[in-house]
Formats: sequence, structure tokens, C-alpha cells
Amino acid sequence: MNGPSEFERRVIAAVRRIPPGRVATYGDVAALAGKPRAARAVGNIMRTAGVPGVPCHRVIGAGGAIGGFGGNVQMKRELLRAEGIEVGIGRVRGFERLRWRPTRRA
DNA sequence: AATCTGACTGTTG
DNA sequence: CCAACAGCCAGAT
Repeated sequence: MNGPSEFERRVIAAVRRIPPGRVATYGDVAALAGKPRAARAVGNIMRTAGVPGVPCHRVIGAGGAIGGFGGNVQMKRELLRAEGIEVGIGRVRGFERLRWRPTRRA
């Protein structure tokens, strides 16, 4: 059984070092992993990994799209709010959108 | 090895 | 401002 690939490990490490109260976009994490264009792959890893201790709820879409959270988007929003990030409800390509603006570049 | 999928993103209409 | 389309990427089947 193959362990996590280097890319996956890098992505997890990047997400892991996102400080509380701060967030990063999938593109930012991808860039930190060395592939600024692999935002989609990052999302896939978040979806499959599900590693405890990784604040995956701090990773959001570039336009403020909250993405997913095992379908518990509400919980993800609550977690972000618990970290002092007030979010509003909007709509970005059919997904929920946060009112706050991502830092763009961790 | 080829094909499909999707927690993305930027551009167009 | 919102919806749809196209482009890109790594992992899974």
C-alpha cells in the first residue's frame, strides 16, 4: 500500500500550517505545494484525505466559495465563525459564498 | 494505458 | 450580479 504521495504530503503540510483565524484558498495551498494550477487536485485530496488535525475547514474557494465539507457546509461555516471570521450568505456558481475576502497568498 | 471524476479558477454571456 | 463554458491537475477506476 502506497503511502501518501509527495504532493499530497505537501498539501497536507501546507493546510496544517494555516494559523487559526486565517484561511487560504485551494489555489494558495496548491501554490504552497508547488503546483499553483493544481487547486482542483488539492480539493480532491481534501475530500479523500480527511486526516484529523488538518484544519481543512480553513481552506476555501478563491471567490469565497465555501466548497464542501462532507456536505456539512453549515458546520464548516460555523467553524470559521468560531475562529472570528464572520461570514455572509451569497451565491457563487451555485455554491455558498463567504462575505469576507480571502487573503490570496498565505 | 485510457477514461472519469471533482471540496477549483478565470473568462464570457 | 449570476449562470454557463472551458482549461488544468492529481488521484481513482
